[in-house]
Amino acid sequence: MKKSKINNQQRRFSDDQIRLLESIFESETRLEPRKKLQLARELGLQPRQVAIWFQNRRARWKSKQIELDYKTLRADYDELASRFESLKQEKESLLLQLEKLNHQLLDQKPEEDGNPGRDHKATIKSEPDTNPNNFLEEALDHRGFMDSGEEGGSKLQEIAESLDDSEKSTEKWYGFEFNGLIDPLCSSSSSHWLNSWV
DNA sequence: CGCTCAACCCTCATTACCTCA
DNA sequence: GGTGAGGTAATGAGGGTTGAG
Repeated sequence: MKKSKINNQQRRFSDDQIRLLESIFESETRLEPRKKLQLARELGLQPRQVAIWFQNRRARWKSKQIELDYKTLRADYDELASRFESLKQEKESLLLQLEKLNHQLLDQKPEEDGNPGRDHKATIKSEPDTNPNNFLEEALDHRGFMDSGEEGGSKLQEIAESLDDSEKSTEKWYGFEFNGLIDPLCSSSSSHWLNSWV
C-alpha cells in the first residue's frame, strides 16, 4: 500500500503476530475493545490494524464456510440423485413386469371363466381400477400363473405376501402419497396409475 | 419520552501490494 | 525477467447500535 510505504510499515504481519492472532481468533471471532487494545500493545500494532485483521479473518472464515457448505450440499444432492435414478430404473423394470403380467392375465382369464378374452379387456378398459392394492390383489388371485415359476410373478407375490393389511395402504408404498397424483379419469388400464409415479 | 447527532463497529466490495508458480 | 493468479492488509460506502444532549 502507498500509505504503508509512506509510513514505512511492514506489508505483512510476522509469523509470531499471525500465530497469536489466530490462536485468539480460535476462541473468539470478535474482540472486545479492551482486549483489542491489549492485543495491539502485545503485538506492537495499531488497534485499528488488529480490528481490521479480525474483520478480514471473519470474511475469510465465512467464505471458507460457504465453500464447505456447498461441498456438503453437493454430496447430498449427488447421493439423492443417484438414489432417484436407481429407484426410477427399478420402477421401469417393475412396470415392464406388470405390463407383461397384465397381458398374460388377460390372455389366460377367458379360459378360466369361459368369457371371451376380448370382452374381458373391454371390461377393464371401461372400469379403470385406480387402486394399486386392488390391482395387486387382482393379479395375485391368478395363482395358476403365479405358481408357474415366472420371475416377474414370483416377485409380485413376494411383495404382496410381505405386506400386512396396514402396509397395504397406498401411503406406505415407498413412503409416497399417491392420492392426488393419480387422476382416475385418466386411468384407462389397471397399470396406468403407475405411470404417473416417479 | 422521542428526536437528533456523533462515535463506533460491522459487513461487503474493492484496491494496492506482495509472493509464487 | 515478465506475467497472471491468489493471498492479504487496508480503504470506503453504507448501515446498525449506543449514549449524550
